[in-house]
Amino acid sequence: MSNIKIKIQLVANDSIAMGPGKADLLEAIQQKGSISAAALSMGMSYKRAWDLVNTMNKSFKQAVVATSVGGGKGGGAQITEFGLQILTRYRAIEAKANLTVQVETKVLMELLLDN
Amino acid sequence: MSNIKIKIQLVANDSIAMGPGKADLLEAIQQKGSISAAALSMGMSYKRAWDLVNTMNKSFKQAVVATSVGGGKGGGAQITEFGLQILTRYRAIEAKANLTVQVETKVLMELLLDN
DNA sequence: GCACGTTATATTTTATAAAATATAACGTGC
DNA sequence: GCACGTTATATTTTATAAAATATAACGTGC
Repeated sequence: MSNIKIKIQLVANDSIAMGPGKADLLEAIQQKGSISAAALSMGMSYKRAWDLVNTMNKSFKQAVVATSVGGGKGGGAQITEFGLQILTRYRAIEAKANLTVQVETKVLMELLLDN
Repeated sequence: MSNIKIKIQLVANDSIAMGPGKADLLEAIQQKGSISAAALSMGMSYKRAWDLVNTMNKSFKQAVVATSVGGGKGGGAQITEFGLQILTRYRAIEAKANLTVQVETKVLMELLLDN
């Protein structure tokens, strides 16, 4: 099998508080320094990226991304200390869960065609 | 927090081979004895349920649901021995992963507003 | 041989998500 | 004070997913 993996979504009140998409976006923002550059690098529209950031900023107790408008470089965005904690914790959960059920998952995926 | 949980999806080749939706459907079919009754009980259209069953039957090495057309009761569907294995294995993966990261997930979810 | 409830399938309609487009406001550097 | 690249936001268009509707075929029981 070429590409098997587990997707772990943390759900609160029927909406996904954190998942691989938001985590990847946070990492891209961290790396690129702006929402627009992050969106571009992920092949995502700026609006969608901004909406995701906005949702996260509103749903957590503190902002996960800090933005600035104007200035020499037009503005930008960076992950906050708090956001980095969220990201780190999520990645840890992801990795731990993945490792724990790695064997069982492989066995199950073996029952798929092709691969 | 009212309702926090983890959603675990098993992904192969960028499509979800098994997840909570399909697992719930398999259980409903097992309980109801037909795709249509299962769909109805889940508030899902028959077509969608049938498509999901069809996708599973085609993607796994053996059928997970056996269907029959006609007869005294018009026909029906039941989960196969193979399908029950898939379901059982998935539920086990789900439970094990959940248990493993239970504490970490709770800590992370604590950082959400409201709850 | 007709009625029944179901599977299997196609087609059309509706709802939802995402992309595309547009624009104002911002603040620093020149 | 103008240019720049960005955030923030609204609106329109497009794509995608799901529901709704329709229909044929099936096989047993009556």
